[in-house]
Amino acid sequence: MTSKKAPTMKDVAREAGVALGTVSKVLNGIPVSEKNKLKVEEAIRSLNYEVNTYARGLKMQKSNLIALIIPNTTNPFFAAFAYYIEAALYKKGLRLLLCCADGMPEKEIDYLNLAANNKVDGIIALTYSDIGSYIPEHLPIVVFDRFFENPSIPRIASDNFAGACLAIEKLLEFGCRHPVYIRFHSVFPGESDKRKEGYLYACEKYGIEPDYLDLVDSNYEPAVLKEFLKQHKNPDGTLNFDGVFAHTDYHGYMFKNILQEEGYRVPEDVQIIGFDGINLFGNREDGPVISSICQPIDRLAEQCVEILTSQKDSLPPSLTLLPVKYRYGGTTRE
Amino acid sequence: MTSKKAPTMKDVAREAGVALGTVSKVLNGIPVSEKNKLKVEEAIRSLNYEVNTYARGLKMQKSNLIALIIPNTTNPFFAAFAYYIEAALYKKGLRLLLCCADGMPEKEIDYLNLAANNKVDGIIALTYSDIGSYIPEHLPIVVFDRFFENPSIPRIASDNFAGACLAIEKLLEFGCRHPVYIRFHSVFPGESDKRKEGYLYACEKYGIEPDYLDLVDSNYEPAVLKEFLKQHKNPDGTLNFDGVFAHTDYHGYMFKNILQEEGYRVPEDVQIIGFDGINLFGNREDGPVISSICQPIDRLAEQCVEILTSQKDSLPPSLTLLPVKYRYGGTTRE
DNA sequence: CTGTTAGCGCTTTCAC
DNA sequence: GTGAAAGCGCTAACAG
Repeated sequence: MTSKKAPTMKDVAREAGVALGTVSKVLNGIPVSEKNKLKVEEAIRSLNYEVNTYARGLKMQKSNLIALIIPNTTNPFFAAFAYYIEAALYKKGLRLLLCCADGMPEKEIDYLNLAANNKVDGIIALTYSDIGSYIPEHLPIVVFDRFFENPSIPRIASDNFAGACLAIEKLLEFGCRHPVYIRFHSVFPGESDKRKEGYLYACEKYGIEPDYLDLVDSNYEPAVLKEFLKQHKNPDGTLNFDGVFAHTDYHGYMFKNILQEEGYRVPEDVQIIGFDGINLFGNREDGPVISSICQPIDRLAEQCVEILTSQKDSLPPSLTLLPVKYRYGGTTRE
Repeated sequence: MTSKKAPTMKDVAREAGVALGTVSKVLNGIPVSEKNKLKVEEAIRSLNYEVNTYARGLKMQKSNLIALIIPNTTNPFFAAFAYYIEAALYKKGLRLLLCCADGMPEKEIDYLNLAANNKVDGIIALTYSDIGSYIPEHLPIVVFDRFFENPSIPRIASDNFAGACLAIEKLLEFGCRHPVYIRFHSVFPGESDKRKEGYLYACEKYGIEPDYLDLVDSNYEPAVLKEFLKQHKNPDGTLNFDGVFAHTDYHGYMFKNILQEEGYRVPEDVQIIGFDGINLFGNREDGPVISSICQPIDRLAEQCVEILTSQKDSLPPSLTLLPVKYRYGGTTRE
């Protein structure tokens, strides 16, 4: 499992003719006479020595490992989040332990325990199960979106409220009169609930009669959307709405397909704005899936890492909201 | 950075009123009197004790960590691969260290060094840079697709040759007469090169004149595809091909959009079969992006883990090819 | 500055 | 069976 006889610091010390501590000092950048430093460096090279991470970890009680708990990497949003988290951690010399917990709270708890026992130095969680009470105290952690009982857990999210308002404003600007809102969500409260609040607020502000679909944990989403469509048809076959603000790009895209199947044109008959900013094939160059309110995933990730690593020094903000942007993606008139 | 005072084995021993070694034996399933075993288990529970990975790693020279090196997680194929790798590792009690190396050989080498430093127990690599010579010897490793100089490195891939033949056979079966092949690829040799070989073989077998686009590392893929299209137009505006076997779903989808922009109908005028089996939003329920030869990503991942973990006991096969399947995805007549 | 030394938490002899 | 004790390779505190 490991090369048979990796050289140790002792070997290096012997080879260089100095003491163990001297080698350690060279390795850790602690001042040492130039002569010895050269000897040690030479010995390190000739023996092809590398520090043993376990020994160092045991001594230092730190692993430079951060656990990221997300449902999966197949969903493009989570995938992008993981990607940027890895990049941000790497920049700080930290490594990423990936945990995909897709509806398996046991697995999340497992990883939480890992953290509690000095195997990882911190946790970044984007999770939709009820693990609040398992979060170890006094452990660096930062949570994306989700709201747990313990209010001292720092949270990061996009400015969902402002994003929802922006979506409605854009729809109105592009000529919509009756934007509806559609949403399928989990039972767990999070910052993204503010998208609905933002929609309602914007409706009131602009004198629109709110009309929305808001279901929890539905398994028949396309069927539900078709039913919604049916109930919003006028006798002449036209629709009594002309804009859709979808809680996610995923559902916006799904609705777009259903609308088109039923013969409605997007964006001519119905304009759609989603939320997230998903790209085709996860590739910015290939453009967005639909018009959308884009979350700044790269900055969210960097901010997570920033807040996580700053926890040793100072108390982090309990909530950080990052601004979102509208981006055209073919489902709006523009 | 770490909880102040995680309980140690010593604490457990004291709590249970037994010796240190006894606790260790219980933990490692070494026979111990039933009475002591119960006492120890009780103490472990009450203290919420967990073994310290670093101490164990130092002693055992293993970490239960496997590094996965992939370009990124944003590409749906890599994302799915990472997802299934994590699942397969987790089943075996192994953890996943994620490295996204997107065109950064230094980063890959960095992770390779980690491995040499006993920080991870093995490596799974899906990489497109030239790191062959940095791969530490005597370290468990398995490589997806790529072919390195060192032939003893076990490789895993889909049966690309058979998949290519299958693609052509399907196109012919669905009425194509002139299937072309399009491909953009990196300079690094890998098993997926067999897709081209399979195409050529099938052409010969079925008496088709081969016609393909095969470019290395192009940055203007859509432009190149448009040019290809232009050169394959008959004077009357029809195309002199009626089927496309695309090296990846990504390029198949790109070509589909270009064809449609130019007024050709898919699949009526041109049928397209890609390779990979990418799903919309990474979600099997939402169906495929285009008709495709699907790689069995879940099984590939499991096989990687299997081969990696079996390396201690026996020499693994140097190449493992898994079978692929055709799946309808809207771009073929069926 | 340098060398010596005491552990970090665990596994594993080794006597009992 | 059990407990005591010797390290695994490293860092940091200490005396020189």
